[in-house]
Amino acid sequence: MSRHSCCNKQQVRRGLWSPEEDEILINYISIYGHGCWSSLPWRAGLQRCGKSCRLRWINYLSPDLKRGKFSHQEISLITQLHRILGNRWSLIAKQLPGRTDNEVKNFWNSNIKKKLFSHAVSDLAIATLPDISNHHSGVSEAALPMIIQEEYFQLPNPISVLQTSKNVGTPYVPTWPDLENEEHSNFTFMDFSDPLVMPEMPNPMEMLDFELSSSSSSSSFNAATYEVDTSVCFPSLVYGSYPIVPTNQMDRNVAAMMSSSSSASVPCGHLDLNPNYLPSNLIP
DNA sequence: AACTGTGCCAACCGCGACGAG
DNA sequence: GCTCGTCGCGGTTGGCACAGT
Repeated sequence: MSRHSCCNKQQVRRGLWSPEEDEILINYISIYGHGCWSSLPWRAGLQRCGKSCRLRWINYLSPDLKRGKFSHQEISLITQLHRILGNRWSLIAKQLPGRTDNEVKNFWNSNIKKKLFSHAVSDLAIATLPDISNHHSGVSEAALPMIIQEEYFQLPNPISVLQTSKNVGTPYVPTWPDLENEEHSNFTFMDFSDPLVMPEMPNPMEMLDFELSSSSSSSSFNAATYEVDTSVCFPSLVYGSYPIVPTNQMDRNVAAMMSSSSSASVPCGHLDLNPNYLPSNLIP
């Protein structure tokens, strides 16, 4: 394997950058710009290859970079974009001002991926979703992405749950095989066939109305249940915008009002209407 | 205190794309 | 159409820091 051509021409330093080298690079670029990267080391007086200079500037020294921890919004966006774009880190990073592809990639590999997998694996053993136990036993970590993609899981549609709850007059918790009963023939499941189309969610005001009119206080219609369950199969949706994305039937103002409400009559389950919300077990 | 395992992240590597000649 | 130089991307590695034993 030969080195990159620009690294063959001269004796170049490798490894971590010293503060002195950083200073030289910063000073040079701030005055002259980077221009042609391959000739920059020679022009600036650095014993590095141009590629190394470029990487150091882009990933660490550029004043446009935002250092520090990823915010919940950023995590949400990364997870959602990764679901759509895969490992195209540069495309994902372009949507995150001040973040680099390397940073996003590192963060994904060391935080999100691990948490999603461990979360998914541990939850599979105790999952209460209708189809899981019928289809899977001894699921390996390596098999999970395939499982996720192949839609083995059937997630109750929250709209269906709300409607059923209204029909029976109390908050309805979908269970299996109860759903096989004819009385639930209209019960529908969430459709994830198109990753670009977010699942339809109930109107938040409708949910609130039912909440307030329900006589039950112990087992309310709890949208948070869906977040937790959904995270098993479609992790990005937990971080993603599906609970809050204003669709045709969801008004942003209503959602914002509900998410910021401190009223005791609004159950904690409605936290999923807050775009900043992450389940505590998934917060890095 | 010494050793080992693990996580994190900066940096490197190989490769493909692209433009100039 | 080809070669060469350059750039940018994604995968991988190396080494540091820290926790656990």
